[in-house]
Amino acid sequence: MEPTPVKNFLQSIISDDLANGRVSEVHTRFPPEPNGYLHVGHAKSIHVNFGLAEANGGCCNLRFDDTNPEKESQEFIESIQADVRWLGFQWEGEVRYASSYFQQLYDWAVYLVEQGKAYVCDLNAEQAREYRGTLTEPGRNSPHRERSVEENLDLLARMKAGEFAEGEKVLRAKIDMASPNMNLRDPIMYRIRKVAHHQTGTDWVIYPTYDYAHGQGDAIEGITHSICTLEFEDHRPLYDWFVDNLPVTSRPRQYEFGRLNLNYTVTSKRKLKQLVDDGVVHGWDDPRMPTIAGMRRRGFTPGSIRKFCEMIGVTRSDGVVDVAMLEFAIREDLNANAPRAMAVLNPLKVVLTDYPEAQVETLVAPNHPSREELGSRELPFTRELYIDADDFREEANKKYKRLVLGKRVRLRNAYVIEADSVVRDAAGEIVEVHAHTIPDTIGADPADGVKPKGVIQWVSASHGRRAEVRLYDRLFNHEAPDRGDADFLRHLNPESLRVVEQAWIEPALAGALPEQSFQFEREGYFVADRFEHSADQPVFNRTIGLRDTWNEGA
RNA sequence: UGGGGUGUCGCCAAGCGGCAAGGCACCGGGUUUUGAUCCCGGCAUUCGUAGGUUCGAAUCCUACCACCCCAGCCA
Repeated sequence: MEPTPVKNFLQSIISDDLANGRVSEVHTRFPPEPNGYLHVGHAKSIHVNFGLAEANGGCCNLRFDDTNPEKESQEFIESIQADVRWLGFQWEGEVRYASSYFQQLYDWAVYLVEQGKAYVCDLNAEQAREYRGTLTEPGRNSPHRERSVEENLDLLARMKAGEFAEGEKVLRAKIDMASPNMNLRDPIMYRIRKVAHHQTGTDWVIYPTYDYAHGQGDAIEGITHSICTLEFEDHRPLYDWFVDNLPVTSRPRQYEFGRLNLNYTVTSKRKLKQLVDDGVVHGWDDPRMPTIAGMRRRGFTPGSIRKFCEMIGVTRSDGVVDVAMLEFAIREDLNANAPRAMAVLNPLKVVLTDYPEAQVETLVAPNHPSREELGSRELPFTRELYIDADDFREEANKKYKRLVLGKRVRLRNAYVIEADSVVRDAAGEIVEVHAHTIPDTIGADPADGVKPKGVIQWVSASHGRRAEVRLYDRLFNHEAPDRGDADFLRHLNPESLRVVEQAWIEPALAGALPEQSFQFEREGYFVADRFEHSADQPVFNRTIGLRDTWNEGA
């Protein structure tokens, strides 16, 4: 795995820090809260944190920022680890938990109280809001701000002991209620929550806030560069305040970068959860979800996601990346690596009237047009086969390069055929095309010099296999589905999933393993479903269609 | 109207006083048993706007404008 050669502003900072001795090694961390599945935005953060560590010979921790037990669960802890590993990253040592530091954090809180820098406040949530002031008006000091150290110590101990009800008291840092930075108006360090924690059980009834826990967690782990997204920029003075006022043994620095926004996509955990809870999709790993698990099931590869992250770069400006870039990254990967195969999604029977009924020729087709080392597979050729209904017309203009009555077409990896007549059902619909083969056209052009105009895929009617094929498309048909406050669900693409129950696939495809990717020639890239595919009942998901520059009509 | 940020091609993004990289998308042309891939070519006299400094500015200064974030006992 080659280190990222890309240079961004974070790398510049790190290079400087290394050069001037501020740090002797690089230690980053990826700190998700286990309250949902990781999505493509997290992939960027993972790529930044692990990538920077890797590129500078350092390491990166995986730390669960589990300070709010109400929203978190073990399910998410497991899925997150699986996703990070799948992306190909390895964290330093064991998985870390902010909750492992609860005792240390508490001791430090006592320390701040002793220093007169923290106090217990009895204001309820509503009162606290009033005292906090507004963006343009300063706040007012809490009436409890000047409690004695002894009283604060006693109250804090009793908070910890469970003597007070939720919301009755909080521990606040004593900073500046008039600060223009709202985060510095005596921010809350501890709140009472009488709920069990997924890691610490019922050991605690008070839980530290993100602001109080994060920087200290970084310091405990020896994190040198604590990288987060732009919205935390205003928190940096607070981050620094805690680290500077506590006897921590290392001094981490926080840096912020712009979070990833993708058009035609929502990446807010709340909205993703809603899609799952409302049953709009079939779970966090639905192939239409921008979650890592969903993308994996859709057929994205770790390499394509990493490539995408490299393409978009890391800056402090917040833009909206075109989802076409993501699509490019996966096409590029799959074009280079996915074996080719043939499948017919909308079958139309073709009978080769000159081809003996009992005859079966075993043709050999290369698995990749330019990578011989990917081998080849056998392709049974028979009198009856299926082609895609879109690949036949009774008549067409010169631009149409497929099968036309009275004209020729190349069957991919097989013969050139010529269409002679059609068979219709009672309703007048074409149900069969009768054609004949042009002799000696395997690997050769017709001897009479009349070359076919195009090439189409096919599957033997007698030797082909049936498969379910799920055609996925973007979940939203609006560029910015969550812009504004209106319900983002109204922008759902009604055709984000189309299931083809009975597609025909060439026999070799039945041996596909779950998560194996293929290019179904002329159709797109497909992956055998991670959970529901089997040799008996093959299921393929369309990852992404082939680039299509054909303008019919033009 | 407080504080913190960001503004370079439709999108992402280099550039850090010497005369606008690259990628995506798009548009031409060539090769091709995938209308794919691949290959070649095109695509910002201009860097949010207006002034100023300078021989010279996207890069420095000033003012203005636009957009994003902050008033959770969420992260």
